[in-house]
Amino acid sequence: MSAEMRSNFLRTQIQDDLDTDRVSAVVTRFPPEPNGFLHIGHAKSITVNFGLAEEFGGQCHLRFDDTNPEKESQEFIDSIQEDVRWLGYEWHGEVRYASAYFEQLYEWALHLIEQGLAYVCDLSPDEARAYRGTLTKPGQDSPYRARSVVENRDLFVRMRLGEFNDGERVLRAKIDMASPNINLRDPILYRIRHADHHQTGSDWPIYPTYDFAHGQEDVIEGITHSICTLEFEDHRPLYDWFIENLPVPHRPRQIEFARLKTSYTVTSKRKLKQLIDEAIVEGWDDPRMPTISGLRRRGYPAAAIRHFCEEVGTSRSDSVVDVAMLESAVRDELNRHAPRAMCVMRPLRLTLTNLAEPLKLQVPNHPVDQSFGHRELVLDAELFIDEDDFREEANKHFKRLVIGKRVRLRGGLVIEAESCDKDADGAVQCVYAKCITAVPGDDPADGVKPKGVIHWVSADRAIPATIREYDRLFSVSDPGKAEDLSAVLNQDSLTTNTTAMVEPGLVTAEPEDVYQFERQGYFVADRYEHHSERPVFNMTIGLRDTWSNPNG
RNA sequence: UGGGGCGUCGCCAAGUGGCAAGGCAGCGGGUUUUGAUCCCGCCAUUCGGAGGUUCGAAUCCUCCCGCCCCAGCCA
Repeated sequence: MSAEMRSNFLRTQIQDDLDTDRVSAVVTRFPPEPNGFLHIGHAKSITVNFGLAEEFGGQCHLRFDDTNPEKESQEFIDSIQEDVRWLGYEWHGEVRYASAYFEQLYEWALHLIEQGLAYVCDLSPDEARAYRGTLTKPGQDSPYRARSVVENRDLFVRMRLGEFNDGERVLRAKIDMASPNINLRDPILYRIRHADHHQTGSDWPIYPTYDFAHGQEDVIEGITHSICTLEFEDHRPLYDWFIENLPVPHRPRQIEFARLKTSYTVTSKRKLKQLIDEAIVEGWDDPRMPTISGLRRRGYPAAAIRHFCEEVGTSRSDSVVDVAMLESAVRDELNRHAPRAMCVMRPLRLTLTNLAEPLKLQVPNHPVDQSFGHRELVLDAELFIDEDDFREEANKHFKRLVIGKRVRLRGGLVIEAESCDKDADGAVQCVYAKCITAVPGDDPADGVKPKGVIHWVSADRAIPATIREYDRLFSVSDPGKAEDLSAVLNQDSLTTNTTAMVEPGLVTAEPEDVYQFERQGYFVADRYEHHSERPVFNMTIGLRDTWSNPNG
């Protein structure tokens, strides 16, 4: 592990396991259930598990925890793999499936039955709940708890053969119905589900529960560190019970950490799905969604997401990270890696009254990094600038174009506004200005400096583009707590701009290319809808704006 | 009011008995052909609270307070 990495309890404990020879190599795993799209919270788990394996020279598996076929599908299996790879990770070996271990799990269940440590229970779900007791009251033994090994074995084998209906019986561990830890009150190991499984088809009418399967899956794969979230901490005694009572040669070490939450975000699958179902967003990968595919389509670089996950740290305390921290990581990454370009959002015609010839300009593609090279731009007498960049008059804080005042056209000449035309309503129709300098880069000979720099595009050469400007989906920082999601929605989370004009060079932009439109923000060519004939850019994130007085 | 966790700056988070890192946000200032970037400076005499142990405590002990998780045949 490199020295500049912040220490956290996970690294400390793994290092200790290595130092004390408790393990000789690190094997972790990212074990999603394929029942939805991955989101920013999963990204944290991915960076933790793959990151730890990488740091300690170990390996990380991708394993689908597919023990509940009714909620899972191939679509999610595909999207999850794509998202993990996009984030920059490659799992060790083949993709693994819990379902590939069903036979072994079944054998182990049989073993518990033989040992008198598991029994088939015929209680209905309601009855089972009543027998379970409450948080403060111990449970009662199931009347089926005393079944003989022979009977339990017979019943369980017949469960597998499909002789019983869904929900009719379950296999339970025989532990302690009075345990203060509810997870130990004879937890269910297998339930009957006559459902086709996306991997095993109709092979199984019974499926193991997560609690019975998960730890054993880790055992089978030789996982040394089973890293999971806090809510599984009190399941650990149960997992240990399985390990102690099953003929397994290996004992993974489970370590829990707090899941990542960010402000202004919801990640519960139910709520994400609600946003889709109510057409508040356009799908799992809508650029406003906190899904990996949504962030990707928004233009958030994988590296920024990785850095963010590292920067927020890993601890055991429930916390909500300010989403501004994610945005900061995105800006930091994009500032260094996005080429610059110009885009006029709300075009206002500007005529250069004294420009005789179109002027060829060599404009750097990055203000600092020379390796980005230059591009040629042509400055014509007829331009578009942004409406916001012109005022007939303004105070000295307005560092843009004002009649009688000067600005520099980005990469080009210094101009001075002379006059403007207005319509009957007083709205400015076009602006007339004269060039003060003749050579790009020159300062005015009279020493009167321009007030600022504004972006522009050539009126005849620029190409129209659709720009989608995004804002946060929610108006409150903790939408997850809202009783009604629709009540905390930001109604203006998407603004589609169809008047924008981008510089001609952008016809070569490929889907997912990100640019900084100077003075505005970062924009990504939409992964699916961008075409060179009809550019579509999504606003990734605006430039940081510390201008205190927007009214100049 | 059973069990398991967690409480260090507005938000994250190092620190594990020796004189409170860092990031984000914020606030000043400098540079600048992006009101961006970059650079400099400021930002916890104090670690949920109260006692105690100690030469010395965020770190150890005691009690208290607050928050989170668990009663799916979900994961």
